Amino acid sequence: MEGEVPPPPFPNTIPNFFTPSLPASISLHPSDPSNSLLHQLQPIQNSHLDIDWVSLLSGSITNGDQNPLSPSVSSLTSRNIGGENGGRTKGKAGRTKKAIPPRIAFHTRSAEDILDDGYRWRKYGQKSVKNSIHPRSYYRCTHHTCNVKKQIQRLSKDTSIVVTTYEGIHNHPCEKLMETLSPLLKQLQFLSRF
DNA sequence: CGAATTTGACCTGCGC
DNA sequence: GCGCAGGTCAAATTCG
Repeated sequence: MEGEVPPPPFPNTIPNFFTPSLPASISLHPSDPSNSLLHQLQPIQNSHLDIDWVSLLSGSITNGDQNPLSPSVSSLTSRNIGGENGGRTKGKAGRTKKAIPPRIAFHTRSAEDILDDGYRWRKYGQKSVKNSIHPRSYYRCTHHTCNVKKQIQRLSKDTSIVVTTYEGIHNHPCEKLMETLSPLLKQLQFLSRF
């Protein structure tokens, strides 16, 4: 359906275009070849994150490593998480292996499944996954030129924890951020004339 | 009435 | 090759 989008780079530290509320950059774990999302998330599962969004917004954090407020983050390169061809693309050509887009997963202790990250998302699917009583929800960024997806799932072991997995990088500014900033920018522009 | 969500069908990749 | 699991599509339905 969607055309070939050049895969974004996959550096060790990626800029945080995903959520304006997260640290400026997020350190990634090395790729894990194992398959299951939940399996991959095991290493960070016990970190019991209570994300303090206000603190994150105001603080300047360069790495997710040691900051107690920063969410645990892991890159995911599973065969089955995402996978641009997962759907019913019937094209038989293009069997070449696709580059795996950067994926970030983090745990959030929240009663809400959907965390407001400033972007607008449209749900395009929901699946029950093995070994989990909670279904996994699939969302796509509603911005027409943006190809970013995210998955949301609750941990079966600790239902208060929501696992959010982002895939891809937003190629547009955060709408809510712009909403908030635009009056300020206008004011600045006005003042700068003097 | 348009946008968003729901949900069953379909497709792909991997393990056995 | 087959079956399973995960991911996506798209028609139907719901919502604002």
